[in-house]
Amino acid sequence: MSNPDAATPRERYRAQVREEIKKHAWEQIAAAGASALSLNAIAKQIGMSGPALYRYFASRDELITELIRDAYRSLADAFRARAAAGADLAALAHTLREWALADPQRYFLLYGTPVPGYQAPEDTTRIASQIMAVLLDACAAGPLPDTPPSPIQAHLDDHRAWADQHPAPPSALHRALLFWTRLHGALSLELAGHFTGMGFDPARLYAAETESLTGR
Amino acid sequence: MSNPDAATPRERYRAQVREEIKKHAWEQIAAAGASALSLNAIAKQIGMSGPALYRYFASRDELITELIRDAYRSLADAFRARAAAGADLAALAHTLREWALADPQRYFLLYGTPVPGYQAPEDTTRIASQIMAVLLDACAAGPLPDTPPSPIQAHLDDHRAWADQHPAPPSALHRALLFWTRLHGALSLELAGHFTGMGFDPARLYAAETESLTGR
DNA sequence: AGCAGTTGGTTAGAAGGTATCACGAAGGCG
DNA sequence: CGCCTTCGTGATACCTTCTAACCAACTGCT
Repeated sequence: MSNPDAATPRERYRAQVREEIKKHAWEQIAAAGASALSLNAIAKQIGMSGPALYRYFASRDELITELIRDAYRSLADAFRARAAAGADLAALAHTLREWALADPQRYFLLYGTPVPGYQAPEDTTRIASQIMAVLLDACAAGPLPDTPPSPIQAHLDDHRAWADQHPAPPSALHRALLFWTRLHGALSLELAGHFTGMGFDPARLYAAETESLTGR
Repeated sequence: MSNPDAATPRERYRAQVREEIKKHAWEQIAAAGASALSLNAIAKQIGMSGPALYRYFASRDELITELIRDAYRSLADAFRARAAAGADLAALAHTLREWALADPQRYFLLYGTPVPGYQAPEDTTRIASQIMAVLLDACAAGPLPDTPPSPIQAHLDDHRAWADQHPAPPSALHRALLFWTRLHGALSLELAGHFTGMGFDPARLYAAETESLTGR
């Protein structure tokens, strides 16, 4: 089931319309953010009347959830592709920034302000852990710095459930987490425009933080 | 003008109602985020009918802008109070986390997903630069590490307009920026719930990042 | 081939949101 | 005391999401 092209014409048409809906949804999100996404406006752009969209997505939330899923998949694919090409941590950091700059609102859809009630479906967290696996591979592969065993690394070694059985040493666990938090910190502030008017080049700050992870 | 209590009874009443509106607005934001803020619901809670609120705030956006202003002021006050008590960088880091955990949605109102069209009013950026000034003071006061002069520090030294005439050495500029981006990275991911279910303690990660700034 | 059932589309309408307008009531001030 | 500003109201226009009822068209089975 849900076979891409060998399905019935009906299912193919259905998938096609769903894709067109999502295409216009992404355009709206890129233009005005996810909170401004309007099913009515999408319907008008496609050329059908409002309620017709509910044949394809049960609700506005379900559409957004599907977009989140696609965004996670897109980022995971970008990471996997670069990792398969033998990329190191610095290359992954560059990949992350390129992916985020290509569509800032898509980045914020994953890592921006959460809606208090919203609970992410199980499969998105699964894709997120795939991204983490690629990251852990890269962290474990690179030359591990001979840092003294810090308390945080011991703590992470004690609570490595999130690493999903990955056999990375404690310092690699720590590095993967720092990759995430440090790059997200510099990147999200840049994308949110908090650096505009400050004069310096955000790319250089990002590069410096990347170097702080790869150990120069 | 806008004298707090010595004004006319009319102005006092007006200020009182505005405060009550903002109080309920904060409750709504803490409960469901800023995007779910409803002027109608606030009016109902206060006991007056919808359009009456427009006597106090010209629009929903103006109310939110006022809340952003208050949030910036609150954070700046917390920073200044701790700095006046002789706090170092680590204490400021702790202050930031406490302030954020007290009301995560308030933190996201300042540093969360931006609305593409929205332009922050001039005075909020001024308050933000006051926060940066306190941060630069603390960075310049602490013992500066004898790190080799890195390219990023030279770049920041060349573009120090954002430091607003502050006579901090390049390494302090760099440290202030890292304070911002690294702590925001760890904090925002924690507040957004991206660490839930991962097992480790976000406070320890935050503490470790704080140590990375203070140089242990 | 023809009939039945699923599916996709429509319009109408409920419920709730922002925001404007016109009007009446209440307060402050000369 | 009377005027005038201000406050709150209901009515209204125009959005939004989403449900219900209805109709057309396509699919598949006999």
